[in-house]
Amino acid sequence: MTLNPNIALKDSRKVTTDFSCASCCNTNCLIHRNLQHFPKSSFIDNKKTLKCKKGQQFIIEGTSVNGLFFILKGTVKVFRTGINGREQIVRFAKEGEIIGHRGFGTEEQYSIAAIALQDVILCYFYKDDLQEALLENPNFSYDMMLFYANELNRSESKVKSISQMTVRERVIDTLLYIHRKFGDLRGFLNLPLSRKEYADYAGTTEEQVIRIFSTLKKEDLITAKGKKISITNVQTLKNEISDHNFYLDT
Amino acid sequence: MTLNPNIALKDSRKVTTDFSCASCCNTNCLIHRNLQHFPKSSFIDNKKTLKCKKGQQFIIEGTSVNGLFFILKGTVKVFRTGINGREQIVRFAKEGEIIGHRGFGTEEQYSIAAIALQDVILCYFYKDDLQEALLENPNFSYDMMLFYANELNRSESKVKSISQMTVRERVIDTLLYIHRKFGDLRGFLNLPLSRKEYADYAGTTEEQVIRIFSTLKKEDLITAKGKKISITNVQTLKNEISDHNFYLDT
DNA sequence: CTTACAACCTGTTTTATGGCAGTTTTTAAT
DNA sequence: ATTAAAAACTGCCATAAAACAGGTTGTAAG
Repeated sequence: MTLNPNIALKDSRKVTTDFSCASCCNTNCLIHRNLQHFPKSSFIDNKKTLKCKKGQQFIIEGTSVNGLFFILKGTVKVFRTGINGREQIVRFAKEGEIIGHRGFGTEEQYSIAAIALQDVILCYFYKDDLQEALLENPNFSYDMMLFYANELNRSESKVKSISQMTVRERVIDTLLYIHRKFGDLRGFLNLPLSRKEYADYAGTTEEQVIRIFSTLKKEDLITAKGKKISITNVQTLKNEISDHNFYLDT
Repeated sequence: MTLNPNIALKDSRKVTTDFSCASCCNTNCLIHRNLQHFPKSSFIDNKKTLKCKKGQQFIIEGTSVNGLFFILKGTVKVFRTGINGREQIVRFAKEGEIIGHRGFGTEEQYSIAAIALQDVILCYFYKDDLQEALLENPNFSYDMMLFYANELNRSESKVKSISQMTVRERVIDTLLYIHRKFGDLRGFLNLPLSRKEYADYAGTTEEQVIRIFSTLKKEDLITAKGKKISITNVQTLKNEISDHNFYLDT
C-alpha cells in the first residue's frame, strides 16, 4: 500500500490512498464482490479514481455516457431538472453505490445529474470495459441484473408513494428514508439537508416541508433546529405510513 | 409441428399450437433470442404453457413467486392495489413481454397483479431453472440486465411525470403511450380501455379523464365515442407534453 | 461589529383536483 | 323488444396543496 499525499483527504483521519480494487474493503461494491471472477483483470486496471470537493457536480444531465461511477467514499445527491426547471431529487447515494447506471445499455445520455454533498472519492469504469467483463462473466452480470431489479422495485414503490400519499405522508416517508439509509449521529440525522432538498425529494415545496416539520414538532414526533433534525418517535411515524398498506395485507 | 385441438384458441384463425421455443416466432422474446446459447436446454423443456380467458387474473398480489411469465399472445394489464384500495395500473403488456419479473431476485412475493385483457397465451418458466440458465450464460444474463435497465428508465420517467405533470398532461401522456405501444386499428386506438382504466394508469379519477377527453374533443385533438378513441392530432399532443422538457435541452 | 445573503418561517390567496350526486347513454342479457 | 346494469357524462362543492408576499433568524465575510 503506497501513500500518495496528493490524493489525501482533508478528513481528520488519514485514509488509505491505494485505490486498487484488490485492497479495497468496500464490501457493498459489485466490482469488489466479483473480483475473484476477473482472472486477467484488464478492465480493473483501466479504472480511474477521482475526487470531488463538496458541492462539485460530476455528472451533468444530457451529456453522453462513457462509463459508470462507483462511490468509494462520501455521499452524493442524484437529481434531474424537471418541469419548469424544478429540481427533482431521485435519490441520495452513499459508498458502495453505483451512479449513472441508468445511462448504461440503451440510453446514450445521462438522464440525471449528480453532485457531491461531501468530499467524495469515485471509481470510474469505462462502459466498454464493463460490457466486456459482463459478457465474459455470468456471475457478474447476474449480480448486476439483481442490482437493476432492486432499483426497479425501489422506483416502482416511489411511483406508488408519490401518486397516492399526501404531502405530509411523503415528507414523513422522506424523513424515514434518510433515517434508514444514513442513520443517526449524536442523536441527529446523519445527513444535513435543507428544507428545499427535503421538498425536492418528497415532490413538494419548501413551504410545505417547513409547515409539516413545524406540526411534527408540535406533535413531539421530531425535533428540528436548522439542519439538526432528529426523529423522536420512529415507530409512530412508521405506523402513519404503513397504515395505508392495510389493503395490501388483507 | 403437432396440432393439439385441446389448446386451440377461439380465434378466427387457427394458431400453431406447438408452443416449443424452437418453433416460436416471437422475436421480442428474451428466451427465444438466446436460444442458441442453451445447448442442453433442460430448462426450456420444463416450460409450462397456459391459456387465460379474457378477464382472468393469473397473478395475485402478495402470492409467492416461483417463476416468470412471458406473453406469447394477447395483452395483459399489470396493476396493484394502492392506498384506500385504489387500483393503480403499472403498465399494459403485449406479446414478448415479461410479467412478474419484479418478484425475481430478492422479492419473494409478487408486488403486482396481472389480468388478461384478451384471451392470452403465457409461457411460464421456473425461477430456479431461469437462475441456473442465467448463471451459465452471460449473454442471457446481460440481456436480462438490459431489460431491467430499460424497465428502470421507464419507471423513473413515470416518477417524473406523476410528480410534475398536471392531470391533463398525464391523461395526454397516457393516450400517447397507448398509441405508441398498441397503434391504431381502423383509425381507433388498438386497445379498448374504460375511462376508469385510463384514470388508473394516469393516476387520477374517472371523472377527470371524462372531463379532459371532453375538452380534448372540443379542441379537435381526439375523437372519442365510447371505447372507440382516436387521436386526430398526435403532434399537437406530443408538443404539449414535450414543451416541458425545455429546460432539459438548454 | 456590521453587512449581506441565504435559509427558515408564517399568513393569505389562488388553483387544481378529488369526491359526490344525479342524468344520460351504451351494452348486455333475457 | 324490454329490462337491467354498467359505463359515460356533467355540474357543484370541498379541500389539499401550490404560489405569493413579507418577516425573522442564522451564518459567513469583511
